[in-house]
Amino acid sequence: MVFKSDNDFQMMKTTRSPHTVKTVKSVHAVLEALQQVNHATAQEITDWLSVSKRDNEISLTSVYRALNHLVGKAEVKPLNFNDGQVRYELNTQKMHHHHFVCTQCNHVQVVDVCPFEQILDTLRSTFLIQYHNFEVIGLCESCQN
Amino acid sequence: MVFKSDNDFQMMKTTRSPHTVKTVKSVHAVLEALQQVNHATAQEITDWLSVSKRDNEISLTSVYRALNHLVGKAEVKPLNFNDGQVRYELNTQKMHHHHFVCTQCNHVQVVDVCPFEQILDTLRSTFLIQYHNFEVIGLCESCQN
DNA sequence: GGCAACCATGAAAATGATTTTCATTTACAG
DNA sequence: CTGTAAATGAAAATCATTTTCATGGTTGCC
Ligand SMILES: [Mn+2]
Ligand SMILES: [Mn+2]
Ligand SMILES: [Zn+2]
Ligand SMILES: [Zn+2]
Repeated sequence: MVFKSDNDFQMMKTTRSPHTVKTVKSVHAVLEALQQVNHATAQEITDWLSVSKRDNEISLTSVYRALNHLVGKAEVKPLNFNDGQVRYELNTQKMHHHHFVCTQCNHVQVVDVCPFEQILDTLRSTFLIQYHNFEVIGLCESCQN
Repeated sequence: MVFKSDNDFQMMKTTRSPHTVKTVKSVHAVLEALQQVNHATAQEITDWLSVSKRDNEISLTSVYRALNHLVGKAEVKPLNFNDGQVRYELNTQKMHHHHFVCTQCNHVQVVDVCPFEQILDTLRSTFLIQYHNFEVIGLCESCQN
C-alpha cells in the first residue's frame, strides 16, 4: 500500500514542539541503506542494515514503516519490476533515470537519460523489448482540492 | 510471477497434434472479460465473468493461470499502479497507451499518445505529478542467446 | 466403442509480501 | 523525576498469488 493520508505513519511531530523533530532511527537507517543498495526490497534493506551493523539494525517492520513514510514524502520512489515485490530507490532528482529489466536474468540496466525521445529506439539495438510500463502517479485535478 | 518458461502453463498443445489446439475455455473467457473491463485485477475479471454468466464462469485459479499464459504470449500486459495488486490489459498495439493514476481517488486517466515527447508537460497543467515509473521489460543482450 | 495419455479445471492449502496489533521501550516536556 | 506520546519489534493477520491434488473432459488410436 502506498499509504494514504489516514494512518499516515504517526506524523513524526504531532503535538510535540517543532524543534523536537529529529531524524527517527528507522528512517535514517533506511535512507542510509538506500544510498548503498539501490532498487532494494524491504527485506534487502533490512539485511543490509543487519550486516553493516552499527547502531542501525532495525526490524523488517520498521523498515516497511520508514519506507511508507518516505514514499509519502516523495523522498523515496517505489519501483515495480513485475517480480512480485516492491523495490525502492531514492527520489533525488539528480539521479533521475529509468530501468530496463531483463525478464530472464533480472539484470537491471539503468538509463540515465529521461527525455524519453528516442530511448526506445536506441534501446532496441541491444535489448529485446517485450513490453514497457509508463505510469505517472499523482493527483488528478479534482483531488488537488 | 510473470511466469518464466519452466512451468510454462502446460503448453496447451505438447504432444497432441497441432490442429488440436483450441481456445481453452479460461483463456477465451479472460480475453473476453478484458475487452469489457480494462485495467482489471484477476479478482475483478473473475467477478465480471460470474456476473455476465453464460458458459464462461471460471475459478479465480483458472483466471490466474490464463492471465499468466497470456502475459507469457504477450497478448496481455501486466500493469502496476502501486496499489498492491497486478492489473491487466490487452496488449493490442492499436490501443497502446499509458496511464495517469490518482493516488487519492484511484482514477485512471488514459493517455492515448505514446511518443512521450511533451506528455509530461501537457499533463502538468491539470495533474499534480508525484512521480512516474517507466520500466521497459524484455531480454538483455546476453539473454537473447 | 473402449482405452490410455494428456490436459483443463477448481477447491483447498501453501506461500510470500506487506500490514496490523499489541505490548514494551524510548524520548521529550514540564 | 513523571507523565504522555511516539517509536519499535514480535507475532499475528491480511491479502494477492501460486501450488498441490484430485477429478473429469478430450483426443487420438485400436
Ligand atoms: Mn534506479
Ligand atoms: Mn490502459
Ligand atoms: Zn538477461
Ligand atoms: Zn483524484
